[in-house]
Amino acid sequence: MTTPTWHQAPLFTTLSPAQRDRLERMAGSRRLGAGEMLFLEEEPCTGFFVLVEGAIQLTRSSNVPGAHPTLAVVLPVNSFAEAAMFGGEAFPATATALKPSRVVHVPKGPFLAALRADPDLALAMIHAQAVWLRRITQQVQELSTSDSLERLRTWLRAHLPEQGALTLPVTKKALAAQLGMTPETLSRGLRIFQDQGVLEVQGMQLRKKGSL
Amino acid sequence: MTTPTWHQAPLFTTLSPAQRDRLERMAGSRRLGAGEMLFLEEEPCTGFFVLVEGAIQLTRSSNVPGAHPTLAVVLPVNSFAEAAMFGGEAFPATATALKPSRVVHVPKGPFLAALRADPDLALAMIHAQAVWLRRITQQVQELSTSDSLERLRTWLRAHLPEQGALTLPVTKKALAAQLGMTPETLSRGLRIFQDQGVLEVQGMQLRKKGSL
DNA sequence: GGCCGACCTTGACGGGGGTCAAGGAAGACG
DNA sequence: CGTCTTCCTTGACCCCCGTCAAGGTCGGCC
Repeated sequence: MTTPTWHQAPLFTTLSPAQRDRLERMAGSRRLGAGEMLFLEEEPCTGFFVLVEGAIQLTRSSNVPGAHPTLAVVLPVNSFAEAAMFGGEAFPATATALKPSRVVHVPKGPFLAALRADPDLALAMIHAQAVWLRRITQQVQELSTSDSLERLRTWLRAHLPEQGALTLPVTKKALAAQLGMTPETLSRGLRIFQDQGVLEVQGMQLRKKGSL
Repeated sequence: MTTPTWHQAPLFTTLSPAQRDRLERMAGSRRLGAGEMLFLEEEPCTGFFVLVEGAIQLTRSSNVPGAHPTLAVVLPVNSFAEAAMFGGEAFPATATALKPSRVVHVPKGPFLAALRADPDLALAMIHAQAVWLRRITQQVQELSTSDSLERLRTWLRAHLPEQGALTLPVTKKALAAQLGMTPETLSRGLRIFQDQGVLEVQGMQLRKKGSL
């Protein structure tokens, strides 16, 4: 297994080696233990991050005590909180490590300067934001039209390989949160698909057995 | 009442007169009747738009027949579909005029060229996307945690003036869609607030009468 | 090994809100 | 003026899914 480098993040794929070196010099690295928080909602935004290893959950607090809607689960190698640097001074969400993780931190100031100087970087940035916008937009659609079983079906279709098994990158609890449902409802949904004979579940291993 | 110009859109506020002239020359204008569609989901993206007058509803179709989750209602003077130009080739949503409207169309090709040439415009673009991202993110939060009455309360708090009445810019049907509920549920919610004596409703006129 | 804590599963229950249906109310237009 | 359409309101019904509770399983750790 090769160790991935943060350059492979979609945000940077269009950059030249020289541009990457420039970013490399301004970036720092950090390790997180499981459950550790990288940043909190409302905290001043110091820059953005690239996840190299592990898994990060982005959540928002709410007026309902105990409720933490999950915006997304970030997997390697992806950047996150890029948009936070422009929407305002503070992070709009809380980032929690779901497992031991390693992130690269790109500080705000130097990066903004690089953006001004480099149209290609700015375009890459715009593109990355558009991808996020699509993801979140998709989530709004699914939350407001599909029921929980339909959302689960959509997720499975998108993630299950045609043959072979998928090992869940996160716990079912976290997956449930990502899909906007409780662990109980996820469990019931998986059982329904198993009873229909289209899915096989063994712990964290999911295997497709039929059309959908 | 003065006629607004499309330059007043948040996307353009940071631009110099020269930059605005450049955009002016590439843009075209168009009028829409009530119910008319500006563009359809999956249609190739020809550029983005600025709403000068009227109201535009952005919806997504879904696998559930008849269900059209509303992403947002755009009011003057705002731009929309900017992000569509980068996320892919096609529009990610359908735009429908809720009333007679006037829009300015900025074609994709020339605008992308302008972006490359002008770092300030690129930064303004990034900022505009970040604003959208925040709005949609907020919507995910509210859809997944608050119940319908709470979402209505939040909306009222954000839009009702401290004194005087608010005239709804769109029908209650459209407002309900925007809040992720049915017209029936919206109606019941408004009745509850009236019975509590904190709100006065006369047709499209809403008036605050107490602390929320 | 044995204990303890997460995570997962399954059952029972209740409520929020979507759906269906039946009128008002308010223009649009002949 | 009547008619039609669209929007809004209110009532009745019921289903999805969140909540609570009770195990079951699988670790980590002494």
